[in-house]
This record gives sequence, C-alpha cells and structure tokens, in this order.
Amino acid sequence: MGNTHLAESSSVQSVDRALTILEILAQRGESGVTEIAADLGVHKSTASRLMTALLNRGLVDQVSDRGRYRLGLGLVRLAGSVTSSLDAVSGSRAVTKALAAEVGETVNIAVLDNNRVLYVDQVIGPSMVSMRSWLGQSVPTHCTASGKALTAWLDESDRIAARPDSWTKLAQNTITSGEALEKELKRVRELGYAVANQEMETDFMAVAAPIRNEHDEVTAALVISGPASRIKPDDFESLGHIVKQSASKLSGNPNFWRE
Amino acid sequence: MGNTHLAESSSVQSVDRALTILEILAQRGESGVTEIAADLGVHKSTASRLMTALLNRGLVDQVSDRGRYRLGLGLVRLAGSVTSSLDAVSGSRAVTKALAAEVGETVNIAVLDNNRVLYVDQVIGPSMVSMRSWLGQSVPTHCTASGKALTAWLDESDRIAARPDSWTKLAQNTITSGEALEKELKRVRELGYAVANQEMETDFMAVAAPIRNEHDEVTAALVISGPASRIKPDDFESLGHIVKQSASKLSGNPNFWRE
DNA sequence: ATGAGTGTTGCCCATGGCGCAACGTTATGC
DNA sequence: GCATAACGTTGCGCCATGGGCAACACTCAT
Repeated sequence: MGNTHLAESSSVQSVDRALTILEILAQRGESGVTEIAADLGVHKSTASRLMTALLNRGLVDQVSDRGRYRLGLGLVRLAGSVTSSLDAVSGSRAVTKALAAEVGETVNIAVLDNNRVLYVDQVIGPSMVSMRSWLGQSVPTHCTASGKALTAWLDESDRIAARPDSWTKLAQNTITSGEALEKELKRVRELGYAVANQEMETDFMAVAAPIRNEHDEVTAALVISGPASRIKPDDFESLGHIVKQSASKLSGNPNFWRE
Repeated sequence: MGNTHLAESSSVQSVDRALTILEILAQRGESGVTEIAADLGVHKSTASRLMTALLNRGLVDQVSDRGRYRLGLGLVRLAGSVTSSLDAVSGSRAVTKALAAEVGETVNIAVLDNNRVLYVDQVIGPSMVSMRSWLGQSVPTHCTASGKALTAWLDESDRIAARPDSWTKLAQNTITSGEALEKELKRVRELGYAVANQEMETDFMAVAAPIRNEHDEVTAALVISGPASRIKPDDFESLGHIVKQSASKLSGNPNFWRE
C-alpha cells in the first residue's frame, strides 16, 4: 500500500491533503488547525476548510467548541463496512467461526501493513479470559505469530523491509535481533505455521498460518490466540495443523485482501 | 453528525466528492469508475482520478487488476486509531474491562448514529459462546438495549427521528410499533437502564445504561451482552444496576463521543 | 475479427481552491 | 481588569489546479 504523501500520477492535491490530515490525527490523537496547516505547508484558512470538509462527513470530530480536532466515528462506520465486505467476498466468516468453535479460542485475520500487522477481522471463541478486540489494531511483525506468518515467505529484501522499527524486548521471549528472526522465519517456512510464545505480551500465545492467493503469494494470516493458561507450547503442533487446514480453505481466492 | 452531500459553508468540492465515493462503496460493496462517475455527476476521468487518490492512501482497494473498487484496509487502520483514542481520552477501557470481568460477558460502547446504533469499542468477557466482534457494526435503535438507552432521554421529536426505517419483526420479541416503543422507552427512563430480550436476534440478550456528558446529555451507551443461555430475564435487574454504576463512572466527561 | 464498453491519460481551460486580510473569540500574562 | 497574543473563521479576488474532452489501450462478448 503506497503511503507517499506527494502526488503519484493522477493525484488530486486537495484530496491528498485531506487524507494526510486523517493520517496526522491518527498518529497524534488530536491537533489544531494551525498545527495541521504547519504540517501540510498550507495557510491556516486552507487547513480550516479541509477540516470542515472532513467534519461534515464525520471523519473528524471537534474535541471542544473551539480548537482541537480528532478522528471521528465516521471512520469506525466505514471500517465496519470493510470487515463486512471481507466476509461477503470470501465467505471467511464461516471458516473463522468454525475454527473458533473447534479450538475454543479467539480467531483473527491479519494483513501485512508495511512493517506492521493490521488486524482486519475477528471471531471470538469461547475463551475463559477477557481479551480485547484486536480489530483495527496494529502490532509489530517480529513478535507475533501473524507477523511471522505474513513475512516468512517474502523475498529476503522484503523480509528485511518488514522488520520492526525497534528490537525492544517487549515480553520475556521477544526476538531481539535480525539474525534470530531469520532463524525463526526459516523454521516457520519448514513447519508451514508460526507461533508466538509470550513474545509481544506476557500471557499472550498465538498460532498463525498464511492465507495465499491464486499465485501462492501470502496475502493474509489466520490467527488463533489466547492466554498462556489455555494455550501451552505443547499445543502448538496440533493447533498449527488445524490453523493450516483452515487457512488453506481461505487460500486461492484472487480477491482476498491484497497489500 | 451532518451527512449532507451538498456543500455546507466552507466546503471543498473535490474532497466532498472523494468522501462521497467512500460512502457509496460502503453501501454498495464495490463499484466501477463509470458507475461512480454517474453517481457523482462527473466525467469518468474525474472519478478515475479521485479513486486513484483514495487508492494511493489505501482507503480504497482494487478488486481486480482492471475495473471494480471497494473500500480498503486503510480505513480499518484509521478506525483502530479512533478506538484507541477513545480510551486515551476517557480511560474507558479500565471501566469496561472491570465490568466484563465482573459480569463475565462481553461489554460494548455504542453511540447514536442518526437512527442507527454504531458500536465504537468492545471488551470481550469470558463468554462461553462464540460471538462476533461488534466493532464498527451498525444496528437499529428499537430492538437493542443500546438503542433504547441512547434514545430514551431524547426530546420527543428526536425520539421520533431516531425510530427505525422499518418495523419488521426481526426476532420473537421485536417491538413493531411506535406506541409500543414509547411505552418501552418510558420504562427505560424509570429504571435508568434498558434491556433487550431476543428482540434483534434470537438468543441475543443485552442490558445497557446511558453514558452522559457534563450537561447530563446522553452521548453513548455502555452495553453488556450475551446469549439467552447465559443472561436470563431474572438477571436484568442486577445487571441493570451494575451497568448503571459503571456507566456513571464514564459520565461527566465533556470530551466523550459527541454525536 | 469486430464492436461495445471500460478505465486511463495528455492537454488545455474554466473554475474551484487557496492565500490574504480582517474579524471575532479565547487564553494568557501582567 | 486590561492588553496582547494566538487561534479559527470567512469574504474576496486571483491563479493554480481540477476537470472535461478526446484519444487510446484493454477486455469481453458476439
């Protein structure tokens, strides 16, 4: 997904500016017109008009009567349409619900988003432990089963590009070097599935398999996740085989999510 | 939230057009350039350029190498930022997680979106039955506990405006007239919480309470939901009191979601 | 092989987006 | 309490950009 701010061919400058405002607000939380104007390199009257256009459609919201703006709920509504159409195109919900029922844990679909993992759909299994909704969340690639499943089959240069911005130790088993990650991804290719054993968060376990398009390219990952009290390392092999089988039911579809 | 398509003061025509494309794709699932051009009343070259601007930022996606477009994953990413900032502003996640742990069921936050209910945040409880993620989903107001909690305290004219587009019987206990709904909303005001007993979907039970701003206006609803096998009508009173207490912890915040 | 329909792109010009100036409002410092 | 600074908004006129036209390449149906 291109994320250049400057125009590629056939761009529309004022639309680009408005969408850049959305990205700035996503990163910063909230912002004023003068700040946005400075970021865009335009006059504050221009920024004000662009904000008003976004405000009228609910894509931004005013934090107070005067001043600061933030992203609006119109984005949540539009995103709800995206996840509904994921199912409409691929019938993925039937597969993910069946998987959740079979293994008794939460199931997600994730995609590679530059060097991050984006969760695009979720079915909650009969888990005994409270877990938050992953939908719309973004996590690093090196310490999640989904991230490993999404990157293991990339060309070496793309795998390097997909590495995290930071090798900070996030939990007790976090991979903290490119060398260790390469070794792990080699193992993922051998097994055909990826695992995460308390690598991004304490107590968070996951097993993931790639979903491929008709050209055998990895376009998404199917993920089973749950707490360490429920998913033990001894379970990885059997869950790995199960998630591979379910992922293969979702593979081969040309219109599944593309990067 | 204004949803007029024609410019209000200080609008930007090309940004409005681009955002209208997003709304058309949300409703229709997918569309071609020529269809979008016809809907917008512009030349197909104009529609093509607007689509390209959206494509470059991932807000739309091409279904195939040539032709049809749909909403893209960039919207899911932006929407994830919205729900993250909900917590940042109000600290609502601590309250909703505590509630989910206490009652053992899924907890949502919903807002009124014209005459629909939009789910904007969710914490999954240790439910024993598989339930889908509500985040981003939109449901009618008359047959959901959240919809009743969001509309019961409106002025009469606003309550009427918030009524559903159709009184179709969706489940065995669906309210099917304005008169019955008014009686029900009077009861909600008396109790201080709302209930849904298999009204929108078979087996789907919910209890909701209003979240109010510092002017005592209802800005969101806090919702407990689960299957009929787990939540029985005899539980409504105790869950009602619990959800009212949690909702009051989230009330009084001037920057909570506004319509 | 041909025609219809789609989406894309170079080019030119009409118009819509933009900057400027002025204004109203709020917050801050003294 | 008052003056000043800073913010966001809006009318206006100008020009840079957005848009329509024409031509093209491509796909699909006949």
